[in-house]
Amino acid sequence: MTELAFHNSATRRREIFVPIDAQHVRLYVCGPTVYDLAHLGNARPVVVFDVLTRLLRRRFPRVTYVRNITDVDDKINARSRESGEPIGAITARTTADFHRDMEALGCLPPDEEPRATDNIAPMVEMIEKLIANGNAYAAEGHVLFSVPSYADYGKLSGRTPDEMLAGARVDVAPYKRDPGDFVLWKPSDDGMPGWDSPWGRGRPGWHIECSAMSWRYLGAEFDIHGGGHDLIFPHHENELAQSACAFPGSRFARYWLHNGMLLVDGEKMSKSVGNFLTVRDILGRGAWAGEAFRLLLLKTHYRAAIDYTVERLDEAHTELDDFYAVLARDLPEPDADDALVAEMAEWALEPLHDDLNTALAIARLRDLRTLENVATVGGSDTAVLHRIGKAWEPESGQAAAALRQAAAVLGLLGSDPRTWRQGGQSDEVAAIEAAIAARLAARAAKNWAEADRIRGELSAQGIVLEDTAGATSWRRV
RNA sequence: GGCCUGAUGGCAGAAUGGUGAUGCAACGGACUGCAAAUCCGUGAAUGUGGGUUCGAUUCCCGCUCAGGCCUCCA
Repeated sequence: MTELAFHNSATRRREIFVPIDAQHVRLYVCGPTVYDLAHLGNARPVVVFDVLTRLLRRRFPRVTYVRNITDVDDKINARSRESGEPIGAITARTTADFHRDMEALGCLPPDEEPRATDNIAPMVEMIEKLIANGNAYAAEGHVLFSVPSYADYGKLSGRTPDEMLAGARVDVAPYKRDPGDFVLWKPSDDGMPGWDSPWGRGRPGWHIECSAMSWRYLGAEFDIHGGGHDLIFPHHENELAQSACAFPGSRFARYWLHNGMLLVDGEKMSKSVGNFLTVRDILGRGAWAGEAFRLLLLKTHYRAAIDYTVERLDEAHTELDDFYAVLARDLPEPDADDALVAEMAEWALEPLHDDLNTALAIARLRDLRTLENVATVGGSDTAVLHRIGKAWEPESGQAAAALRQAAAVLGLLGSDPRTWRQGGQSDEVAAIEAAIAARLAARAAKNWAEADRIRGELSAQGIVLEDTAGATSWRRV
């Protein structure tokens, strides 16, 4: 089997993927802070690591995918103060919205989705270990991680503490021993969520939750840690420092994978800048929008930046129409163990093994689409076969089956093709089909004027007809 | 200011030390009663200046431009 390789952010190199336990691959991805609807940029890592997980699942006997929910955070507190809505209501509602949106993007739920507030105990336990190991100290109700106590600090993000200070113009809290020290635990006043701890009533810092939850669900050392590129510093650097120091000798995550940013007008989409579009916003464009956005994301390599435009969303929509046109045909269904189907699907997916090259995999999906069109509609496949260097002779239905199988690993083309093309069930269907039958009769009588009149009438309703030998199908535009 | 990425046809976007995929758009042809769908084909690209090499878009250095991080961030 093709070997798997990923670009490891920690080493900045492509590395062959060798899991710690070949029977059980474990990965952790940073999930959302639930204070507001997910925007398009938030969706990218979810889609990217959904594909990664699907790929891993077909290659390894067991995969555990953990993605947290951050439900204790000062942004949540602030939102509650502004709106008056209780914190628990905000986090519950936003979590449900997140689930709904990600499902609409074709993402499967992770195996574990721990909430920070359910994991305060392991956080406290880790902080105690860090204090005991001499890597953290309590001061004025806070507990801080001592950056100078960890010699490798900065290695992940490729910077030295000195460099970071050079450009930083942040006020340093007086209780910090070193300007780079960061908070593990901070005090909460009565109006804020808080938990009793050895250092008084308080709440966790941001980074410790991921360290604690990955430890609890995956162990001190696991295979893959994913997240947005902007999390490398400080979040992942700090996570790594905490975990490596709490569990001396452990490497924490073996492979760090970071997705590139989603831009709009050439600038990172972000809530603080305010240039964001929510997933909900684009889902409102139509039933097709979730999958189209997913395709848009996967057409670009996960590490590259994507500049979002509505034109690109429409382009992805057009492409999906073409794919579904193939799948909507009544095609012979190959046997489940059809060797050519398996070979074609495997060929299409092969690029995923090279650092998740979804763009190339999708290009191969298009080749399978062409092969199916040739096999069923007619034409010549010599050009495409020559280009891809294959001597396949697919029969009607085989390339479509391979297309469906391969696309499933990308989380694409899973909708019912007829529903995709014709919209949900509607009471117009009978009338449309009656009109089509009338037109077929007119055509049989060579009454072209009448046939064209009927077609024009349907066209005015947004119905496009496609004539094939002996039959006419329709779709909405 | 420091550190890091990146720059490929009109747009999007792969790949590669030796004649640069694919998609969208455009144009032409086949098919069709005409269309649509489909197939075939055409035009069109490696930011810039050096270096290494028989050969560089690919490797190295400078420059320009863009983006990211250094502060909450996916």
